[in-house]
Amino acid sequence: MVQERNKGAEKRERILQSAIKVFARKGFYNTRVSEIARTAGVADGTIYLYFKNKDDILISLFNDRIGKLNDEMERQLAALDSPSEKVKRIVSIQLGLLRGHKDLAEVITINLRQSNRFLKQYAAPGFNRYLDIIAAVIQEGQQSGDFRQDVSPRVAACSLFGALDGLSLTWVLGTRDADRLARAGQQVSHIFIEGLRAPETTGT
Amino acid sequence: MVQERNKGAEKRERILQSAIKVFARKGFYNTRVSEIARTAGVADGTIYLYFKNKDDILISLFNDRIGKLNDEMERQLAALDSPSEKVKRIVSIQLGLLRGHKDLAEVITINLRQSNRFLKQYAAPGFNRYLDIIAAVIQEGQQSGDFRQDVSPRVAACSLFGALDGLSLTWVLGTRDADRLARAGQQVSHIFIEGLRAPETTGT
DNA sequence: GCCGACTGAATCGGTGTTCATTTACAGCGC
DNA sequence: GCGCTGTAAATGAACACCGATTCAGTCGGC
Repeated sequence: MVQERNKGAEKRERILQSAIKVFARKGFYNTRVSEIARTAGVADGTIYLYFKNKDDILISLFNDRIGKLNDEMERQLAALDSPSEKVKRIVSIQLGLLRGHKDLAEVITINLRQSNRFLKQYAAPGFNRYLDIIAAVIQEGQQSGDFRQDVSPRVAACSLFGALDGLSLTWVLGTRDADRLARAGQQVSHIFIEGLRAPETTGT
Repeated sequence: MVQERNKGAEKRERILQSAIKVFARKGFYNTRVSEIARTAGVADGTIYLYFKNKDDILISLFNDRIGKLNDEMERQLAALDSPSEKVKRIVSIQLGLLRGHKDLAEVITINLRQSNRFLKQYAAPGFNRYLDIIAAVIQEGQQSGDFRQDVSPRVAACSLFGALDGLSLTWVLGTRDADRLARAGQQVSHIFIEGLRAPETTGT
């Protein structure tokens, strides 16, 4: 019974893993269900015991993984104090995805944007939570006096996310040199931390 | 003869316009060629007199429009002197796309990323030129002493592009309030200009 | 009446999904 | 142990649909 449930979960996971791998290489619409099945070592029909349809694979994939990423992000940020350190950590986690989970990062960076409707309907909640986590860090920095107040935390969050996404995109399309990516991360952290820093209240 | 060529170009343009409109609403893969044809007021077959196939529509679309955007960007930047002003202009042009060419901006922001292969093969040249233009501005700022030297112009360019892309994405998915977008633009300019500013060489 | 542009219904290949059948296996009586 | 059996999981060939593309025919200007 319990073992069966485990086995079921394990198979579902194997299908998701395979989907990530194939989507990353071919893109969602150029991937056939039969190829995911083959990669996962199951029959075509088996996919439909675990997912409602092909769309559901992408949606489950995203929700599952972005949820874990958000949890991990919150956990790590909670252990840090300074807003600047937190910004650095956000940068390293988002770019770190490309190291540790290259295929997943590619799917999120490239293939997730399929259509307006898809994004709005399915990806928005997880994406918004991600942005909220970043925005909370910015706001915290503003309250502590580290960051300037005349920037909307939400705008800063979208920008930071976007900047990292842009770097990921060009990295995926280009050299894929890990060191280079790490250096880029430091520079982006720098730009944002300096760009957000509250002006020194000299005199008056 | 000439008129025919004009008429031909005009029809091609009408098809592109229609494609932009429909792609923006439904996404590339959920758009059927017959719908582009209907929107353009031509027969299905006519599309194939002007484009090799459906992919070719998206590719032509992107190359044509990104080319014009790059040209316009270069033209406007050439008329400005200070690197900070140039950064502000880059921001306002990229976000301005959403005002003036909402559908096009949506297609570029959301639907262009279809697959790794597609991006690498067809979109990369135009995209790289865009990044090069931004990177040149950063580099110029570094040479004039306005911007710090320890940030790679390319990294800064990817980040700035990405930040604006991220804002566009959330704006498209969310409120779509023009004023809010304009304010966001000012804030991003601010973050990047301050974040890139060379430290004052106090003393020593 | 010739030529090129245009039309749009028919074609045809491809693929997501289904479902009749098979397999795996746990429980059970002997 | 050992067959028996009921059930759930898995299979994969067949189906049904769909939409990109084609092309034989029409149109319109010269």
